[in-house]
Amino acid sequence: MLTSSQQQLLRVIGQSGPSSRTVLAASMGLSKAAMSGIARDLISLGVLHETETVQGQGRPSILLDLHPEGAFFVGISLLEDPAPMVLSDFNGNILARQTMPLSRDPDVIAGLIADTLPKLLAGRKDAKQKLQGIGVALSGFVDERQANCVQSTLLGWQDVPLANIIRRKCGIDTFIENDAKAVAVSEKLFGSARDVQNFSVVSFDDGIGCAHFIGGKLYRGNHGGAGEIAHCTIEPGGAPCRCGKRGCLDTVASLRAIKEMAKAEGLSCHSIEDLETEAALGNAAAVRILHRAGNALGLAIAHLIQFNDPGMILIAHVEGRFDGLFGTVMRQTAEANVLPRYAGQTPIRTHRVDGDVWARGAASIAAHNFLIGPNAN
Amino acid sequence: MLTSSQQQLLRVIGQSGPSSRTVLAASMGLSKAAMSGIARDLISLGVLHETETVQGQGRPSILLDLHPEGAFFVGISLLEDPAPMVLSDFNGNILARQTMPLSRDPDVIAGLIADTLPKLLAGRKDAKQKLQGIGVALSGFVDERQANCVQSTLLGWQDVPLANIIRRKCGIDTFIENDAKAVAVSEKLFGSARDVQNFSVVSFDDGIGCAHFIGGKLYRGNHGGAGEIAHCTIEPGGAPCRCGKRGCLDTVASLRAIKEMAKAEGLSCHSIEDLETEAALGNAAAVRILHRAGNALGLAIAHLIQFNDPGMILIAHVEGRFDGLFGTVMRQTAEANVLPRYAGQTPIRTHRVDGDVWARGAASIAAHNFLIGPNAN
DNA sequence: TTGATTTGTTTAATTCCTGAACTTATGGTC
DNA sequence: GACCATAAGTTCAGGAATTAAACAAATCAA
Repeated sequence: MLTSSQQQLLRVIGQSGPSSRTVLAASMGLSKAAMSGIARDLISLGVLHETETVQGQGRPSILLDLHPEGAFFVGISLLEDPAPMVLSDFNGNILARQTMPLSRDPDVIAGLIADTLPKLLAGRKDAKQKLQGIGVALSGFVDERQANCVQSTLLGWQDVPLANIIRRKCGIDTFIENDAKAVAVSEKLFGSARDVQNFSVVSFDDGIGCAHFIGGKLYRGNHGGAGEIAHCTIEPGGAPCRCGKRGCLDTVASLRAIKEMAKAEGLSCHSIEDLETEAALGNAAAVRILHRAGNALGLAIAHLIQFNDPGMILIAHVEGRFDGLFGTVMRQTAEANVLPRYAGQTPIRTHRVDGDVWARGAASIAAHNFLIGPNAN
Repeated sequence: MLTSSQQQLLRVIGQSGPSSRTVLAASMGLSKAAMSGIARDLISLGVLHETETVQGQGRPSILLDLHPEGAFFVGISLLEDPAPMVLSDFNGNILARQTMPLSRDPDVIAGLIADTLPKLLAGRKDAKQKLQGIGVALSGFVDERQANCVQSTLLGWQDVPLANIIRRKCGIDTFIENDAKAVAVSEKLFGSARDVQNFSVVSFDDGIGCAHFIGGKLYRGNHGGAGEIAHCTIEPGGAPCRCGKRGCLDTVASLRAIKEMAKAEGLSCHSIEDLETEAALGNAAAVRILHRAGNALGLAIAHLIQFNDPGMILIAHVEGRFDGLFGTVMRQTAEANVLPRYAGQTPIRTHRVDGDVWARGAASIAAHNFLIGPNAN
């Protein structure tokens, strides 16, 4: 376990990139002397290392950066079958991959992780000792200690203390998190939101997820439900949703909804790319579907901006494109529905992510707990 | 200036009410020894005092509480003319009132405050020495240091360093804040949100304001615009708004909008109370207006809950009632448009506030900076 | 070569906090 | 009423984190 100053230092370096001791001391409000000691400790722990020296006037400064090989983390996604399991370093680089069968039994999951772990670490003799944590991403609600799954429809769980079960079985610190929140953490630690204090990540997939970072910290809400924009009413009186109400964003703008609408219109599109092509060729039904979906997502994002004034909106999508009609309408609607004073002030970035998102997100939860400390403080 | 441990102690007492040293030590994660010293210092500063003793098994415990007379704060509202100016204690009790003419010239305002201050403090010889800060509430955007007014349409300001101007003139620490955010802070320090970490306050008046507390701290957003729900699009393609877009919540559900709609319908109602009475008597136009307004506000609140999952929504209103059609529709719409799993999980409280809200809110900004420290940290 | 300049380290002093022993004030029990 | 159990709060020595100030190191500029 690191001291709070050590964690603060790692956090600052993670946000601002490689910096000299003097700069770090200033930005943390500490003396050079204190900085010197903290840096020395972290370097001897193998977590930090000196990189290049920068020449200026006076003695050159030595930049300190996270040592990529300083700590390893394991991430497991319980969103897919088979469940991917990755080994990640400090920078979110994936060093090894394995898969394991998906189970709904927590004890079986813990057993499978314990069995697969040696394979994942194979060939790295320092890995086991430098493995600092396991992270698990799942669909559902997780408590603020990132230990218990309060409820998961997909896994059929209710108050399952998954983290402790895995911890006991594997002997390694374990944290679990909701899928969308894990992606947000990974964007904060490894991605393009490193230096942004307030932002929201929208994960666009079969369903729509969202998570907020506020004040540099993941905000989970009072019941762990912050960011559940999928079920905000975007078309009052609209189509019924699986959740029981009507007109949810999820019924109009999710990848699943778009595909279903295309199918219902008799279009033979299997992907949003096909639908965009059809729309570009003038197919009225395709245009209508994409327009409606883009409009809905844009309005939801406008509300997000208007309500929370984030520094950035990041849309992470595995499938789909945002450079066609759908994305254009989404952006236009978002801009048109925020205070004109704010229009264009909040960057909306889209980010096509690879199939490792969920597992990498899971690993980032473990990294977050090591670097920044437990989310609840 | 207090140490961070002292501030933490004041914060905890403010949230949990009078507590014994042992309880406080436990809830702050400190040893009894440390607590003893911190409490001793704050008592000798006159900020804390011992209240009743509680008998249990063993030695009775002595409850510590904020000493109401331990510190005074001045609050000024620049929302009304004449501008009210109040003297407040630690508990938000108003000890004295004055008014001063409203001006749009920052230097004139500072001069007026300096002139009125002695009258406000008259008859309290310890007040001047125990006066710990001045807070100013205004309509507009304020920077995160609560020092500069970035923009105010009402006052015609752009980047006005009001806090420093007043500080120089009066020699007392000064902080400024947006009106709705000031009300939220006052509910956190003095009101019913004391022990809630995450909540949103909606101020319902001629306009609609809103502010969020997240993680026990005021969240101002990246441009100071967090909580601006008045201009979220609630009726796409609806009536044009002063802000330049259409269908804003403000055009349908604000007190001003309701009155204007009533006037446009030829109703002779001068207050929402009259309108409620008309509606109860079966006046179709009155019913329609209240229904539409309640529906709009309810939907906005549903979005607030769905997006941010706060522990409480607090509606602070000077005029109006929430026990009639308007309030009922608002609550029903809010409940009907959140995930059924969450329906009823987020208390929506309404709170009729007196005419001192804004000035008291302003004073709470000063108190907040004394008790909890600057908002930016 | 010398001085200016800035980085980073060392050292002693200081602040804040902890653990352990202690004092204080009560209730309960014989 | 004497005595013990119990819990609150205090005192005090020691330890960890931090600072200020002096110092050493590494470069540039004249």
